[in-house]
Amino acid sequence: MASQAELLIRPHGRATPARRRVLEVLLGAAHAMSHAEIEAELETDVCPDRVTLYRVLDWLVSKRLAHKIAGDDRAWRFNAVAADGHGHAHFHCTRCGQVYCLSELQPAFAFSLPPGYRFDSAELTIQGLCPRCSEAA
Amino acid sequence: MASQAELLIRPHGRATPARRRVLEVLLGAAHAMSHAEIEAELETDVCPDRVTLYRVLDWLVSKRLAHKIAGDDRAWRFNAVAADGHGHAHFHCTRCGQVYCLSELQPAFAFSLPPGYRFDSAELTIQGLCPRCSEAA
DNA sequence: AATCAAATGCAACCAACTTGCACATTCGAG
DNA sequence: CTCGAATGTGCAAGTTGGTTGCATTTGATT
Repeated sequence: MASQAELLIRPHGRATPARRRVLEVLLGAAHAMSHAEIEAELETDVCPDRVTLYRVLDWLVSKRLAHKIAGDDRAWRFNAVAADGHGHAHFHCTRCGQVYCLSELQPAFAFSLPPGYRFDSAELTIQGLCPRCSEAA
Repeated sequence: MASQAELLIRPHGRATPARRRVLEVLLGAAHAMSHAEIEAELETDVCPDRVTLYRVLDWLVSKRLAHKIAGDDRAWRFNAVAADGHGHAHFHCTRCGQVYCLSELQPAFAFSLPPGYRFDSAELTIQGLCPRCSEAA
């Protein structure tokens, strides 16, 4: 019985324990996770090494299974990519610093690039207060 | 005769040589500049110290005179803020890593946040190839 | 010109991330 | 099943970008 993570990984390369667990954690996360958060979530026996985690995450990103977003604390946050990848918006809470993935939100952009620029993808980041901080404020 | 930089700075605080020169450099830049690029642009007598530059940049950002954007090399890039600040789009070249400011581009977003989220501002980042890299590709 | 809050310069520090290399694992071929 | 080459992993040490604490200097108000 192969996990969802394994099914996602196999077409791209080896399904190692580290990759499986990391992707499982990301798939189950409600928000984008920092390296440290992911590390804390992992069992000690899987991936006892920070470096491996960095490499696993980079690999997932390179295979488009995860997204890498820059927070304002100069550390990366990661989240599993559900399906397509286009038009996917992020919400950054300016109070707690957390980044939430608004996968339901399919913003309608309308713009045209200046001549010479070649379009690949676009990402919308919305700043504000998350529900929890909005409550507390 | 006060420079444009000085006029922008004075309402917020002291117009020191470091602040003046840094803002001048940013105002004259065609794209978002990294700390190192700015440092290289400065005369050696103004701001001989990395730390001061960091502080000047943070100060400019805190006064909304500059923008701070995260590149994919975990270093910040800065650019002078022209006027308003809302709806201002960035173009990130995936080949050379440069970030260009598309100030003319006023994208029309249409979205509604899930309940509980409080909106403050939004930023659109477009990925692709810049004119120079597009040419070379 | 005197004053003092605000800014600077220095030196040390820190955390996030990378690199190089030896060792272990995966998984497909036989 | 088992063997082996390609692929990952683990460790130690290094690099980079950014920060902190504190003594000294400086801008602009009086």
